[in-house]
Amino acid sequence: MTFKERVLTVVRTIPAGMVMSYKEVALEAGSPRAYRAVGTIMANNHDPTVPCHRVIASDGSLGGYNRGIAFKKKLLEKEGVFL
DNA sequence: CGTATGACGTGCA
DNA sequence: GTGCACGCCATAC
Repeated sequence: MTFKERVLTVVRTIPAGMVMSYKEVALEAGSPRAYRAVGTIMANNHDPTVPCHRVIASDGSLGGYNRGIAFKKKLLEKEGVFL
């Protein structure tokens, strides 16, 4: 089990309507200081089985999204996430 | 093994 | 409140 596998697993545990920051995901993954690596992993491994759109920046910013930040924002709104 | 990259985070002007 | 610079960890080459 590599770090990115743990990160993907953690993101999969995020329920609909809930969002976690990259730092929170890294924390749950076991490396609180690896939020940078989390972003790198997501950017290169956006698995469709992982609701990566529920992962946002710690300051509330949407961060980014491979398929387009607009699509990510739309998904969050549909799930009931406060923007 | 060393360098470069990346959807970040925090501090300071 | 906004913008810039530095630090951070894991992965790829």
